[in-house]
Amino acid sequence: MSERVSFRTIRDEMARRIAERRWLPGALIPGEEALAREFGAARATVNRALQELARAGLIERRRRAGTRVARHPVREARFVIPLVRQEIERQGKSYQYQLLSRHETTAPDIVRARLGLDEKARLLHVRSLHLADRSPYQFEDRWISLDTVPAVRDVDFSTVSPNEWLVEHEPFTDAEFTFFAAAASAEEAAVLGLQEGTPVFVGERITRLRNKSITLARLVHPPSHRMVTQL
Amino acid sequence: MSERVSFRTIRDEMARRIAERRWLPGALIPGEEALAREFGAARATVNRALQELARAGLIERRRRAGTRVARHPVREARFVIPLVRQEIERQGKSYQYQLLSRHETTAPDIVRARLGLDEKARLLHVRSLHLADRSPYQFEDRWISLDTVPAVRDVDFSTVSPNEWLVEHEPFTDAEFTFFAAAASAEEAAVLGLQEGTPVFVGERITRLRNKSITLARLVHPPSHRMVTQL
DNA sequence: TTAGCTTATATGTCTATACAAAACTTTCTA
DNA sequence: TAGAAAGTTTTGTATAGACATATAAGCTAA
Repeated sequence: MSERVSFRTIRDEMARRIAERRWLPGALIPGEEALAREFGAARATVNRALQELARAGLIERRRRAGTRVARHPVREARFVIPLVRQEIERQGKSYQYQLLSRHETTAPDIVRARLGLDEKARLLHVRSLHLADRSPYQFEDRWISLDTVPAVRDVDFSTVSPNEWLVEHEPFTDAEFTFFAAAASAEEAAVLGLQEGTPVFVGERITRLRNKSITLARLVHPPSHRMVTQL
Repeated sequence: MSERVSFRTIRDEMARRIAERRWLPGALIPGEEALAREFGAARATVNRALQELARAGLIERRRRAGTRVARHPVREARFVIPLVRQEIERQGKSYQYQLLSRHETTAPDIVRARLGLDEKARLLHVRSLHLADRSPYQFEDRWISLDTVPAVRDVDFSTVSPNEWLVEHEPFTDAEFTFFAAAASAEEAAVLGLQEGTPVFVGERITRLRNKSITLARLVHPPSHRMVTQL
């Protein structure tokens, strides 16, 4: 018969109706069956379009109750978390890496608590620096559990950063990211070439493989750093 | 016949194979047809599972070339961006709002540049404060384009924050978020009850309706603020 | 009045099938 | 032999139909 209709077309048309307030916040929109008839598509196609809008937070759907336009669109921002190297290279800058220190020890209480380890746990503490066009870009201060990742004992991290090595060799199932602003410690300031107390942008990352903690990383950026996303 | 298999089951099983390195990074995994046979499901079901894994960044798919395990899983973190009020209330704290100032003016160059407006453009400048349990939580410094949103001329923002009013009344199609660390300006410090120069966590948000700029907001949080996400 | 049960209904998902589109390979042609 | 054309393979998407599941709403009985 006529042209086939893509779920994208339907999705975008419905998004437009919401944006243009033809479908008002909180209002019930037609059921899948009705929309399918209106757009001349199969219900499965309309369903896919609706699911995408729901995932984007524009609508809320409940079985039997139907679909409504979200009152307060709880929109979500998506940030891509690539390797530091890729992040730098995508900005068209050259990437350099420096290992600052590498020690096997037990961890301070704060680290143990965050990783959920007991007192005797052995950890590898690696401090390193990532540079973009020769200027400090990120100071990586990382603790790696030797119980979970014994293989790191044999890695010297002089040429490959822990970041990169772990992504390449150590699978993980869960990760937790925290971002905040802090004042640069004496050490961080020295490494990044800043004054102590300068505001820095800190990303903290914990990764786990099932219940076992793999690593805790504190990633410190100079105040020029920006984390950006669209929509 | 036998039990029907859910795309979730298939998705999770494949994720496990990747996590356990049974499917190695960079390796080609079986085609949809083969997987469908293996899991005893329809190809469409396997396809859905694979698409989710691709969306999560675990695999990369190309027509004709097949599907491979991502070498450097470019994983993405998803942050929920709710209304400040909801954000505070979800922490079990009480929410208060204070309007600090509201002026109709032309905008400073920096603002005009970011919003892409010409020199004569009229803007509403609204400064307000969001509090959690009576202590300053977020300082909102916002510029709203009067050309795009003439209706705000009639809103006094004494009880409803610009944040909330705009979400409720002004649809948008595009938004851009930027997060960074900065030193508190004298004004920001005063409003948030901090020392000038204290590190603050800043979120900048620009929203547009098709090509027209709606608003630019600078949202300043005290250094205790954390932005967290899982996976 | 209320707690529990039933029913109707909208969304959620699976299947089988078909065709579309991208991208790699091979063959043909100038 | 370069380049275009045709073929092949794999993923992408649409469809009709069926059944699954959550849940709002009505009904029943204590």
